[in-house]
Amino acid sequence: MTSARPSTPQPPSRRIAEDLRRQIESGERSPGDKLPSERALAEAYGAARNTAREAIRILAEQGLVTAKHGSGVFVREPQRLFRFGSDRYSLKNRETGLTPFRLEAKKQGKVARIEVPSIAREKPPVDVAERLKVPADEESVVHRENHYFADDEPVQIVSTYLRWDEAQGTLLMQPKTGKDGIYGRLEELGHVMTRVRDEISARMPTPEEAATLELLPGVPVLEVLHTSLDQDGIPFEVSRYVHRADQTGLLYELPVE
Amino acid sequence: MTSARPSTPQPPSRRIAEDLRRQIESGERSPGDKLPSERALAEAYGAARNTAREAIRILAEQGLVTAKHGSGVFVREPQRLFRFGSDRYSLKNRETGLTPFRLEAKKQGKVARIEVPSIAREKPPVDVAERLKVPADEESVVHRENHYFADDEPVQIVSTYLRWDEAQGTLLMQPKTGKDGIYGRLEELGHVMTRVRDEISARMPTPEEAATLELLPGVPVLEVLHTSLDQDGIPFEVSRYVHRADQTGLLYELPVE
DNA sequence: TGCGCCAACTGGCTTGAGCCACTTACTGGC
DNA sequence: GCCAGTAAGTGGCTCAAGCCAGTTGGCGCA
Repeated sequence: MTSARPSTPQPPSRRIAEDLRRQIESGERSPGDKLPSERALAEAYGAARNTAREAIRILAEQGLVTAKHGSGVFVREPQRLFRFGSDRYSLKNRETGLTPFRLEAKKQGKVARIEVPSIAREKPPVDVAERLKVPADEESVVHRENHYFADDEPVQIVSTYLRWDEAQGTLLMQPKTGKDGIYGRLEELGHVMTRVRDEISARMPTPEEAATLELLPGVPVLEVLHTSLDQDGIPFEVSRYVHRADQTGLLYELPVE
Repeated sequence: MTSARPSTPQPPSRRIAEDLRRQIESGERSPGDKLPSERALAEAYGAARNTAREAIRILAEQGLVTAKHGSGVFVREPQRLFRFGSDRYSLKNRETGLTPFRLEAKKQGKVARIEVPSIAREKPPVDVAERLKVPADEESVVHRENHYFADDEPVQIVSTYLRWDEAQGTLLMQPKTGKDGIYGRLEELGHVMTRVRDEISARMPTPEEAATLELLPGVPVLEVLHTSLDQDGIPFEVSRYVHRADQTGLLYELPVE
């Protein structure tokens, strides 16, 4: 793809970045290793400190290194992925009495914690309104926001939207929703989850998301817009999952139809 | 989430970036609009050009703007997502005679083009070897690399791995694999696709991927590690899809088991 | 009219200097 | 033996200046 001879001479900052990248990928520098300081790098390459700094910025953007203020720049540890599977909706998980998140946390020997910062009646975002088939210009939904932590590290932000007319006055408006969680209550309302639709995309986080998830520069987020359909094909719940991509993966296992 | 009063005074570069971000999100600056030049921004905020430049870098990293050398900095257009569905493996799509990619391209009125840069016997990467259940230290697989384009814009890179002992001497070693593609040939070898496992993650692209996909800074990639299982639960094909996340989404629709 | 050149403007990248905030390790006093 | 204070080293961020390279549009020549 690139030309036979590297005809275009790379600018110094990129050359330094590529040197370091090669060293990291070849294992010459291992995860956790400290890189030379910006000042040392600059001197070694006969460049200005800003140029060395720019090289490190490039690597950080690629997710290869992390700078720790006052301490140094370190090769990033490969993260064990927390997997969220298509079976998170599975009925058989009900039997464990654990929510899918707690189950996955337990599998990895971590302590799960879930915060519910807000539950409120709201106007839905347009993409949610479309999928839940409610008007976008009225306060037609209940919005439940949840933050999930594993060993006190934030892992995902989940916004769940339910029809206001159904949720009104029920446990769905409370932080504790009772046995089997919201899906238990929704079943009592006549909605048995039969099919799900997950729309997946990836993007860079907003500043708010970066703060909430304590994301380092160069870490994207995975966004899943989830729709639950009941036995009649009626959408009764829409959720937006925002996962940190450095610690999270998704797993879908499905039959070919 | 943030403190009541913004006690920590943001550095100038961030302040400029946040100003611009707010203007973009409020619609004050629309997609396609040109931002003030670095020099103009610097003067307007009483800062050095480098500082204005840093602000723009921050926005670019968030995927909000794109710089065009010699021309200006522009608010990025929201991209229509090219959706790859779980039905890409579906048998019913066979009837159209089109591959899933060509089908999706046609839906969006774009011209699909597929390149096959290489087909070679290789040692598999460890993650592929694990899933295909072949040794990682031998040349046990055939690696087919494909590049997909829509209207000549690169959209995804796909690496397909097949067992060498099965593919050897068949059409699977050729660029043109005949009717119904590789899955047609694999069926003749006794593998009917019955279940699929897709492992999804997101990350920043490597420099090579950024070059091949013509990615702008601040655009992550979606990686799908796909495994096909046959009627006996035997994995017979593993593919790694690398999608550009600014134009691509994934759609999984599945029954709850 | 049409085309080619060129000036002005844009971002890309570097330099070298300086100040600040945070971390770490050592050192001296209690 | 402990602990507080400090000095040295680190990244975070800015400044002011300069050169380069790509783009654009207008001006003037043929």
